[in-house]
Amino acid sequence: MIALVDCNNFYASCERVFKPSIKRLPVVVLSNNDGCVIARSDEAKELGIKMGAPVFQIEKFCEKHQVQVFSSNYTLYGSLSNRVMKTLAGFTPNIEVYSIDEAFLDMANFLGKDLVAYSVQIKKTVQQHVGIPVSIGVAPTKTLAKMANRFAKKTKKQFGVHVVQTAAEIEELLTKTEIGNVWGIGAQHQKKLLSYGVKTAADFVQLNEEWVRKNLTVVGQRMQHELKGIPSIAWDESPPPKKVICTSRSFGQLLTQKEDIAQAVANHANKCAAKLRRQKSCAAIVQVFIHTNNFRTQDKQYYPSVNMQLPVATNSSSEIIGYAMKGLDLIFKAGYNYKKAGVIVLDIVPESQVQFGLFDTVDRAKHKKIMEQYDQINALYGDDLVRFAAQGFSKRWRLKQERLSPCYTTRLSDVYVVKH
DNA sequence: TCTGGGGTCCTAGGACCC
DNA sequence: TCTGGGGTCCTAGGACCC
Repeated sequence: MIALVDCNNFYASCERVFKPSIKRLPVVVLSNNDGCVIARSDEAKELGIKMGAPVFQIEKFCEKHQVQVFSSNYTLYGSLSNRVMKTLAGFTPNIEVYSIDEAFLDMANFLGKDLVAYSVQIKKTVQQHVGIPVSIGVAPTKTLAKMANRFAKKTKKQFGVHVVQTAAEIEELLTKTEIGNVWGIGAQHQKKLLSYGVKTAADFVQLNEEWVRKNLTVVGQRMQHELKGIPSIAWDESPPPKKVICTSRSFGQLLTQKEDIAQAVANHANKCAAKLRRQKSCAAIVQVFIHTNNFRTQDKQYYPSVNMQLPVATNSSSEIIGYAMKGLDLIFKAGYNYKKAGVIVLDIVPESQVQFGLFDTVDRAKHKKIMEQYDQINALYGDDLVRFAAQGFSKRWRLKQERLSPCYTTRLSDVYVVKH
């Protein structure tokens, strides 16, 4: 049996942990640049605020209904996520952290136990230790556990815990789950399946396997097995190193000057290099892209990108920034209103397996030492203390974050002081 | 004025090889 | 009329996830 533990309205719940005064008020969290809604508390959902709603459309409405609006604070969410995962890890030796707010727990060791009672205990412990409410679904496969979790959230029976074990319980879950709510069925597949009269997960299970394979590829076939109770999705306790790493942002305002965009690209390139070093990998291709804003139909549009092939794979910030700058030179054209820039590093290999070049002119040992020092200093004093010249100091490309909450758990000056 | 960001997996189709 | 047949590798694009 597998449990899926999912934090309820995670970002919104995080904002509440250190601000109990908003416990019963509607809360929403915005995307980068305060663009649109990406998380809502139950109260905000009940008010009818939609996921992805653009801020400018709901601003007045929020004011009227006392909706508490926050810019996203990923430092805070990441820190609270770590605490939740640590707490969960105390319950089972086998845990797969699936995303910032979800984890699969292997319950094989607890089959003799009352799984409902055990799940309730997990839920209560997380609430007590971290202050984040979670829902728990337990079932024989990951896909069924996902569905059970949805059920737990929706019905609110048994403190947000739902266990599905017997054939009859599975059948009930399948019948009550609409096809579009099955994990792995998105809008496109939903539309297609509905046109064939497949309305629920139970209908989907009945479909001919060959047909599923032809129309939904092997991914669909795997889903069908999972729904039948046959585990078909691998268990990944330590996530494999990433094959592609991307850092991109929309600018806080439209930009036309190459110098401003170059600073943004340099910062993104630096972030990519740091992510590579964290997973002990190097990349051999640096891709740079810039975008105009396609919502502005009155503007000329331009979406160029370029791949820079490196002679030797690297994770040195200065090298990756250098190639990214050259890439930007190749694609930048004056006369456009740019909205976004990004850097992607690909062709990633483990640090230990880098193929060295015969005519390599870079002092790699030196680069490595510099980057180690750099990472250490920035880990101690914050990400921006030591900087590369190309990163610059322009504020123009920076995110709009007008409603940012404090970093209660990670920045010393933001930690609460308890008076006594 | 204003619409997120970062990933994965799979397949089709082109280039190229013998 | 009719134009080999199999491979492999790579890339772009679609679909999905949170």
